[in-house]
Amino acid sequence: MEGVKDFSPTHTFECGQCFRWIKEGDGSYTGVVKGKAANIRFHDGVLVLSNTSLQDFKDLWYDYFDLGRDYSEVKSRISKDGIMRKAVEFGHGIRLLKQEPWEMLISYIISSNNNIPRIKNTIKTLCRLYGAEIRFAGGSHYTFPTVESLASSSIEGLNICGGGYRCKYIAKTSRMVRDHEVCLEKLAGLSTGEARSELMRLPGVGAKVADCVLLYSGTKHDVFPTDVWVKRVMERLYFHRTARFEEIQSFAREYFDGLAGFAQQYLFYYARENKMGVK
DNA sequence: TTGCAGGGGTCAA
DNA sequence: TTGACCCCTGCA
Repeated sequence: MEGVKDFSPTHTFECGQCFRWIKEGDGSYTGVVKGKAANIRFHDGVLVLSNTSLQDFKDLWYDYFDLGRDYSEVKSRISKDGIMRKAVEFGHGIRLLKQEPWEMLISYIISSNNNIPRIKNTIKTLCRLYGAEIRFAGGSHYTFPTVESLASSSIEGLNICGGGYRCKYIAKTSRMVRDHEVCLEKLAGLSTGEARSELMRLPGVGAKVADCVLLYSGTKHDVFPTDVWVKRVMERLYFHRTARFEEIQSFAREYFDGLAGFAQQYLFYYARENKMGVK
């Protein structure tokens, strides 16, 4: 696809919204989405996806990369002050991916009180053990495990993936989703508050994980996932004091007016890459 | 090499 | 509101 603006694979894949895109030696990225493996490279407004038909591009990738959205407008609307202008300029190529809610749910349960290398390893192992193999570009890649495959696996089996105490959350959550106790397909039809409460009924899912699932699946863009990094940077740049989570969330919702999720993503990337969240 | 602190939160008391 | 929690990583 030509004439793509406001896009950088590095910004998009390294800004913290996904764990499974792998950077290749030539700067391109390889990943698996909905059972399709592909390699993506971007140069001078031209987006090249290998291993992809025109039909796949229309049915899958166009939506996945949120290519129908005018990010210039989003960015100008959230650039409300000097801080946000800097953050937006720094991460100018970020696009919020529309990933599968199920994959986001399990991935962000794993992310809690955890570090990034370990999160990535755990997800990778989970996919290798419970996903389906895809041969692509001379290597093995794996789909994200289905609800059924995780729900029917034993705790002992899941423990091998290295998720620690989160494995029991994965087991219980998988079974609840399989049994339609919580229906991920219905989240989009609920209000943001209702969708959040619904997700938080699942074990291992608190406010932060619920917000990540809603935002990174493209279901709701008015949430403001508040982790320690976002909390610290908001305290430092906006509050100039310690602030409570609820305080930060309500400020962000009001201040960014429905686009809080986009603002959070530029801020998080800016803060983390510049080590602004270190204590 | 060995040892230790800490990590993109959640849960239970 | 506070502490425990699996255990992998990174760094003395």
